[in-house]
Amino acid sequence: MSSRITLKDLAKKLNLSPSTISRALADHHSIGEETKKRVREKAEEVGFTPNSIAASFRKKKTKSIGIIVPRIDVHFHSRVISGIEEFAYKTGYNVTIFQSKDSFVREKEITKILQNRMVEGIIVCLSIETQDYEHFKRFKKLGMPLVFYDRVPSSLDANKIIVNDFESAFTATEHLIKNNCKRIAHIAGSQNTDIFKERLKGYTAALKKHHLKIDPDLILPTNNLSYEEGVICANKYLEMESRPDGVFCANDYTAVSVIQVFRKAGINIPKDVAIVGFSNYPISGIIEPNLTTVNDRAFQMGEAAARLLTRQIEDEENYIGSEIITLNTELIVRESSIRKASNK
Amino acid sequence: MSSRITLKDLAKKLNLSPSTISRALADHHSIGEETKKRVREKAEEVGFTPNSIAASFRKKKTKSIGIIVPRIDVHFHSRVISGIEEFAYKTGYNVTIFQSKDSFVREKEITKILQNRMVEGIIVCLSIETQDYEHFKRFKKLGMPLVFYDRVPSSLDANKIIVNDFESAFTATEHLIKNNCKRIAHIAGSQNTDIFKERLKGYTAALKKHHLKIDPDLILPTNNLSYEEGVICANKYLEMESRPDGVFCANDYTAVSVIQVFRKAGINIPKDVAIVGFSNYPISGIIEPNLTTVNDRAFQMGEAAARLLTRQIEDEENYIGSEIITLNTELIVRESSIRKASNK
DNA sequence: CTGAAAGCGCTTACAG
DNA sequence: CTGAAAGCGCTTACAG
Repeated sequence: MSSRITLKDLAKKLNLSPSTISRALADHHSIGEETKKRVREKAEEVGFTPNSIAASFRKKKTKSIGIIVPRIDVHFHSRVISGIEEFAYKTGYNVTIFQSKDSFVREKEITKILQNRMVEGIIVCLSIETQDYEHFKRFKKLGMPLVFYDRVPSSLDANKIIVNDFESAFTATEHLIKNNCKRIAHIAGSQNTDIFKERLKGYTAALKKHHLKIDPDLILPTNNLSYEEGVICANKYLEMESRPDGVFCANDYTAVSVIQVFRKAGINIPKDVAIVGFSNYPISGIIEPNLTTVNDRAFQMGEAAARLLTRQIEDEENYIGSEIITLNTELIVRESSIRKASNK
Repeated sequence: MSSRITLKDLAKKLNLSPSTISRALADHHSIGEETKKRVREKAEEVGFTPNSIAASFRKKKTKSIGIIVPRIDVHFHSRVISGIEEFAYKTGYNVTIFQSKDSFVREKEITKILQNRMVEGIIVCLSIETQDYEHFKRFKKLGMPLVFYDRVPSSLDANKIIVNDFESAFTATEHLIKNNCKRIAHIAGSQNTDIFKERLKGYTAALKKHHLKIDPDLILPTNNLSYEEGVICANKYLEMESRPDGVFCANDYTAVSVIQVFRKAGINIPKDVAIVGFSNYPISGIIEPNLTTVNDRAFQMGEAAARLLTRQIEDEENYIGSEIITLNTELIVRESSIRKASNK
């Protein structure tokens, strides 16, 4: 019952050597077609399934990759994971997942577990607490391929998959300008994180290009861009003497808060104030008015990460690179930003 | 570089036998404290990390469990996975994920891969297409523990984690009745799936209990409870001569559609029509009015599945059970269903 | 086209 | 408290 049939057992039953069985099942060219057929049929008949752990051990290849994400149930990450799984599945890799829960300590614990050669490579989105990258440098020394995505280590030479945050923010802001906004506010993410710094920079650059005044009062930083923080920001804007006529939000949750708070205050979106978000969360297509937002290409990010990782795993020279892949986003224009009274 | 230090190498450096090293690192009671200390320090110094594949192979235990879900990026599943990962992490298991993409063929392919003893047990939510369970019966024969959750095989004796859908739907419907609804509609899920059958039954039973007429016209079935299908249902209700004054929706997406379509038609929620959803998706707390819904306990479901699975894996007698665990939900009452003119 | 033999890196029953 | 030895189930270089 619990002791299952082995390749050797199968060999005995067929009066062949284990070598031949192994080769036949691997469809090796040196084995005759009839033999292969006999072996396959017998294997099916007796219900033989190879012990992949033994094979992994012998070949020193587990065909499996690890993922460390802050939280699986954050929609962005689950989409990235889906992209990774899809690519991995097609190329014969398994995917083992760990969540750091945004804890630096737990992230380090996980990297310790992953040093044991269970996986051949790792894809990581850093925990929000992580400022020190020693635990990842060890992988480099060990020759373990590593790819970061989204929240990447700024000071570490490594493979990184990111989105062109600067350009995306620039385009989003310019879109508001083209829709006749003159006083454009920005709800920003944590300025400890590169991607949110870039979004802020893109916003500023667009204003500069179009000779609009940059008003520091209109730039409100948040810790984690939560819905609740969005509500607070929106109320601050409401209380201002000179309110903004456009808001570029660094994610969709805060954009939704702004829409709701403003509407409740009798402000028409987009007529009085135009809103643009970032991420293309499902809610952006449901909220009324529908939210103009930046498609963050999460699934493609996962695919790109998996592609880069497996390429490095399979690279003959065992070369551990530090490639940076920047994905282009697209602005999805919906109702929340279209102002009929457009200039030009 | 790529050939890493082994336990044997470490033994040589310390003039000890591999057996002793192995025991020392496993904190075996028969090894002296000084020896343990020496071994641990040397291991740290030379950067030895055990080859866990070799250990897995030797011990015939991989300490890893597999998950097959329709799609990782469906919020319900990502929350279940999060619960599984959390429990597994605490108990020293790894989690390997596969998505069936709701394809029967792909689900079968995945079960083939998982027969190779990579994982010690499997947690499954069936693909929507799956009607035949042969591929899972094989695991039973092989003595591989299996736990189903949410979409479970009705005709198969197996471990199952479900939610008390009947009672949840009953409570939700009764809540509408208590809020003075007399004509309560139901947007139902696919009647090929047990959980949606149960929700429909719970709805019907509540109406019966309170002597309300069951009007088949008010029960609208859908294929996958999508937002779009919800819009279609909502419009059908609008066109009726005698509109419903309450709607119990089998999930939150359709509930949100109804809210939006009705409001656009000038119907006040909850005054004219009260709405209840199912699942407690994030959007239920954001949509206006906030949606009353059933908390589906996804995270707890994942934890329960992982707990049951690991118990079976570690069960001495290798007993493969068929336990059914039913989790209780709770009704989260928000604005969308509170009618001031409530009868007692 | 097929086989004998070695060995991947651990763990553990057995012996002392 | 420590060690020698066997072996987990495969794969593959070598030989024929």
